[in-house]
This record gives sequence, C-alpha cells and structure tokens, in this order.
Amino acid sequence: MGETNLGDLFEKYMNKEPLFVNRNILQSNYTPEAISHRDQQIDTIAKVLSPALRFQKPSNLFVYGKTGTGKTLTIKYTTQEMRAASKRSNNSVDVIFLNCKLKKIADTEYRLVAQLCRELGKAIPPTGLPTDEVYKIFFETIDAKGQIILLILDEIDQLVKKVGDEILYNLTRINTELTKSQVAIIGISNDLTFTEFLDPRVKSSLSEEEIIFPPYNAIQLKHILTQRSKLAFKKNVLEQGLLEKCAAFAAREHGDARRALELLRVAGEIAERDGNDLVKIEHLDIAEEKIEKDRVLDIISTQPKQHQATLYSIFRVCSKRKEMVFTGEIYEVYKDVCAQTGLRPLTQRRVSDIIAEFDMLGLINAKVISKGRYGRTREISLSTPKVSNPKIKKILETGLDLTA
DNA sequence: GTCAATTCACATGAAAGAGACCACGGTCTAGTG
DNA sequence: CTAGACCGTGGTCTCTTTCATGTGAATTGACGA
Repeated sequence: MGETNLGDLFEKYMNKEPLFVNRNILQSNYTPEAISHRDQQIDTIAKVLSPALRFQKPSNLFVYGKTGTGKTLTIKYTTQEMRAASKRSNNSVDVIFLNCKLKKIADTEYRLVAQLCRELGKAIPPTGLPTDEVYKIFFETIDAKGQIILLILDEIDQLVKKVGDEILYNLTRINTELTKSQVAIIGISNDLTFTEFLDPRVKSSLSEEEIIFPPYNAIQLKHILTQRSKLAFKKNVLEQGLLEKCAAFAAREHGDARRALELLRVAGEIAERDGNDLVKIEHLDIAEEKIEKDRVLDIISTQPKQHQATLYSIFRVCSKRKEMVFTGEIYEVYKDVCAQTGLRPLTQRRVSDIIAEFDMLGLINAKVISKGRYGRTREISLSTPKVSNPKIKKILETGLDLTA
C-alpha cells in the first residue's frame, strides 16, 4: 500500500463524521448512573446490608443470576452508595470487591488472601510466604480497621471450582477470630446450582440471604439499549428496528445485557469503518459473527504450545474427515505434530485433559461415549464455524512454526 | 433367544515430581569516610 | 561501616507424569426353550 493511499485513508477517516459520541458507554465496564429494571433487587440488597451502617454485621448474602443480568453492577452500585453514606456519618463500612475469575488473582487460596490484603493496603509478595502467614496478616489488618467489611466475591463459583470450598469455610469463620471488625461476605455466582457442591456448613452460613437476578426480557433489554445508545451514538444514526433486533438477539441468549451492548457497539464500529452514516440491521449479523470469531482467535493465540499442537491435530483430522474422531487417533496425529515441531510429546493422559479443556472453552465438541466392545472414548468434532477454520489453522501453523 | 460375564480403549482420580518463581536471611565484596 | 551482590533455604504454583481405578455398551458364550 503506497503512502498516498494511506494518507487518503486517514483523510477520509478524519473527514467522516463519527457515529459515536462516546463508545465507552457501550463497554461492559461502564457504570451507568441509574440501573434500570433492578429496583426490587437493589431494595433487597440494601435492606440486607443496612445493619452495617449501625455497626452490626449484616447477613451474608448470595446473589445468583446468569451472565449479563446486572448482578455485579447492582452490587457494586449498592455497596458504593453504602460506603458513601457511611463516610458521611460514622465511617463504619468498607467494601472489598474481588473478581475471582481474573487469573493470577484468585487461582489459589494463597493468591486470593494475598489479594485481599493488597486491597486493604498491605503489600504481600506474590509468592514465598506460607499460606497461614498470609491469613494471619489478613486477620490483623482487618481487625485493625475496626469496621464492618463487605467482602464481595464475584464469580465465586470459579473460585470454588479451582481451589475448593475450604477457603470459604475459613472466610465464614473469620468473624469468630476478630474482635473489633466484622466481615460480611457477598457471593456472586453465575451458576444457579453452584451451592450444591458446597460443604453444608459453608452453604448454610454463606447463603443466609439469597437474591436471584432473573434474565432481562426483550422489552427490558430494549429499554436499556435505548438509554445507552442515546448517550453513546449521535442522533438518528440507528436504523429503525435495530435496537429491537439487537435486544431480541440477546434475549435469545438468556437475556444477557452485556452481550446486547457489545453487539450494538461492534455493529456501530463496523458501520463506522465502512463509512456508513447509519448502523443497519445487517451490521448486527456481521457483528455477531465477528464477536464470536474474535473470541475464538483470541483464545487460540493465547494458548500454550502443547495446547496449540493438540488443537492443530484435532483440526487436521477433523477437517479432513466427516465422521467422528476419537481420542486415540488425535493422539497419534499429535505425536506426529510433535515430531515435526520438535516438541516433546505429552502423555495421552495429559492430552486427554487438554481435549477436555478445549471442550470447556467451546472450541470443539467432545462427548464421552462408549463404543461397547470397542472401548470408551471421546467423540470429537469441531464447533467453530466452518468459515473461520482455515484461518484458525493458519494461526496454529504460524504459532507452531509449521509452515510446510 | 436371553442373560450375565467379558472386554476394550480410553476416562477419570490421586499423588507426586520437576522446574519456575519469590522472599528472606546470611555471607561476601567493594566502596566510602 | 554499609550498600549491594550473591547464595541457600523454604515456600508456592503450574504443568506433567505415574499409577490406579472406573465405565458403559458391544460382544461372547453358556444356557434353556
């Protein structure tokens, strides 16, 4: 591409009227000033937590709801308001918010507690200290504050899945060791069946109060979209029926508002890039595809080599053949791939786990079946859209230096 | 034909090892007054 | 005398391997009708 060409491009871009006024408003981390359709939940949360303002420990609270139903937003909003209120009077409340899903923060018991300490302003090395030492520091720090602490654990199900429920047990018992402070735990979970896996003791003490966030329906979604799009887009750049379609899309996917907003934003970006002065319904379709594709490519390119090699083997076998493919066969191909790339092949045991991980990520479908006399294995097929398969393969090949 | 036993090809679990990080305390070294 | 470099120790974390056990239906083969 010549320089003049590029110059033209920039020129064009600069001259083009942008469709967005503020695209951040459609970003998922944006906090709106008012939360729609969640009045009842806000009310309940406030009622449960309000004793904290009078220096009494509120009940532990458990919040359920699918992704994108506004759980995190609502909790954050309510607790911030509370903290503000307490600052004005007796300063009795402090809030710690922790997202357990973020890697490197809450993978292990140690890290979680260390992170909690950091939130309280105590520096803790990322590793090196015995775990109970960190606990001790945590206890002391909290007790020194003499406050009611609202400990919010977002995506708590992820935490338990990774490190087990012992940590929750420790946290629920924390109050017995504290003299000046008290801690109330607020757990947020996407998984409605999550508490079934918990130790009964933990379960009963953790979910003293429960709140369920129902999914938004299409009408509510549309309302939210309308509100946000008013702020995010310029006037009259959205095609008639666009928001309805967008809301319908998301409502179909269990009323995920986050997704609806993302869809709208990406559609807007696509329209803008194309130099349209109207975001059209067809942009939505493209946006949906793009979001999925980006997600997949992002996952793939950040995988470690062994995983990439495994995935590459799966792609190689699956794209060649129509019928179902089984673990053993993948492993054979995988060994070849390793030989080609100079990678040390892992055991089948490990590869089996890796395949299961890819299934979890939704990149492939792997179902355990029994073929009777012919054993038990995973039946593997691709779940990525066929269009993007060549691209995925290419990425894997470059990632593995397999240009042949 | 029926029914229980067998068998396959992995799945799934548990435990333990390897190697990378990291903090901390002790020792050594070189620079400074 | 002191700051900084450089170990060794003891801890965690992640990825793997090793060893053991589990699993579900096609197949087999004995049995009875």
